[in-house]
Amino acid sequence: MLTSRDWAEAALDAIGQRGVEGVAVEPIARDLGVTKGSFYWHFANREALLVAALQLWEARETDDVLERVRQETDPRARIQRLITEVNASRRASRIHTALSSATKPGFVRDYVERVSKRRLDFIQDCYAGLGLGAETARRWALMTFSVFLGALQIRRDLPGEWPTADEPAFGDYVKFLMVTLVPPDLDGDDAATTDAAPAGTAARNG
Amino acid sequence: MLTSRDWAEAALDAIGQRGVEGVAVEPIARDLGVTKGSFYWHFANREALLVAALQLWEARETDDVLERVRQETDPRARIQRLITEVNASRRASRIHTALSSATKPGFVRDYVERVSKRRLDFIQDCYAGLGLGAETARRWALMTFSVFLGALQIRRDLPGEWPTADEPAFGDYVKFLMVTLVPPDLDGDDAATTDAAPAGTAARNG
DNA sequence: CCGTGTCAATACGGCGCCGTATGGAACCGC
DNA sequence: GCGGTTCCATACGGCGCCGTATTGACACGG
Repeated sequence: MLTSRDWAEAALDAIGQRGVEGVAVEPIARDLGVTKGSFYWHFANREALLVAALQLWEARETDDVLERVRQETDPRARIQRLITEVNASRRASRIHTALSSATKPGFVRDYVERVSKRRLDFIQDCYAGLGLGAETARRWALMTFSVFLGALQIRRDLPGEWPTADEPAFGDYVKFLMVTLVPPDLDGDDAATTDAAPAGTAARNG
Repeated sequence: MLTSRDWAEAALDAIGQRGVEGVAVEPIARDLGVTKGSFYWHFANREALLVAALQLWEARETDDVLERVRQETDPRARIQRLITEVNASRRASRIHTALSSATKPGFVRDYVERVSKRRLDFIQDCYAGLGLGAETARRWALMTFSVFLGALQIRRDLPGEWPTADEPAFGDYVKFLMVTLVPPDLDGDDAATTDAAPAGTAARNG
């Protein structure tokens, strides 16, 4: 007795392990211990399964994560929370790299592009919360997002180089990322970095 | 009259356009205007074609690039040269992202891992040239390498966000990268960032 | 002319996958 | 019991690809 959600979950696993092209109906059916007959009851075709998997992915790795980060109100703490949240799951890393390198079905690319835009905009908002202007915030957001994406790949290609949340060196790395990925104190006289009227200058915390 | 090099070149194109799994003998043969009969004269099988393509890729995108960057002797100028070199080709970006997300043949993953290690070590040497200790240089190298890898993906997923070498905004971005990806002046009294050259950097294994 | 080497076309068997069609077992209300 | 619904199994045709013959066209030196 499977539900369509079970299939979507299995498809997401398959994406992480074998890539988007590795999402094949019959192998997944074997993994689930059933046959294709079950699949074509729940889904119209393979493409529908991919769409369901993508929706699951966006809900978990974007909606939920951003919601958790948003609960942090202090701008600096929010960025730090973002960095740690995003470096947590190893499974999510594999899925992300697999998705963002998909080529075959056009709608997968569109989907990834839309989600990436959402994430980048959110990071930009985080930096804007520090008092940066839109342009400068966008630059920093691109930097931070790039480091995130690059870290995913490094964790995959060079395991051991980039620490994960369960390793002791992880705290040091987050600190290192914070000092390089967060612009130095804006409250000082070095306010030339803000390219627009700073609505409210964020106070620094500890 | 084709040479095995022509096939390898076409395979590299196929990797950039359709991914590693998209390297299929018969479609490439159609692209080249011949049939499989030609292919199996030059190569034993599909795997041999992939190996040839990977060798071509390493020679062009690692050996040659690192050689050009090495000609820059000044440490800061060398890092800047590295950043600009590496952000030049759009084709190379697509190939890299496709390769670094391959899953199917194990030897492709091994190959990418080895090349990634070469690149990362080179970047670390660049930072060591600034006077940084091994540990600190490794951290900065991981940052810079991550930004490079992330930029590849952003150029692909969010075209227009990250400028390419032919756009006018490219110069500004390189400058921005330089100030954030190069530690502040070490010649000053703030030499605490150097980790004082420990005897062996055995902390990091292979 | 003949033999040999080079490069490519054609034909074939096989495999893994997609999607459809059909059947069947379990459960439901009645 | 009986039709209906739900969920899955089985069987089939088709496609795209791999790899292996086998044959052919075109050079070249003898």
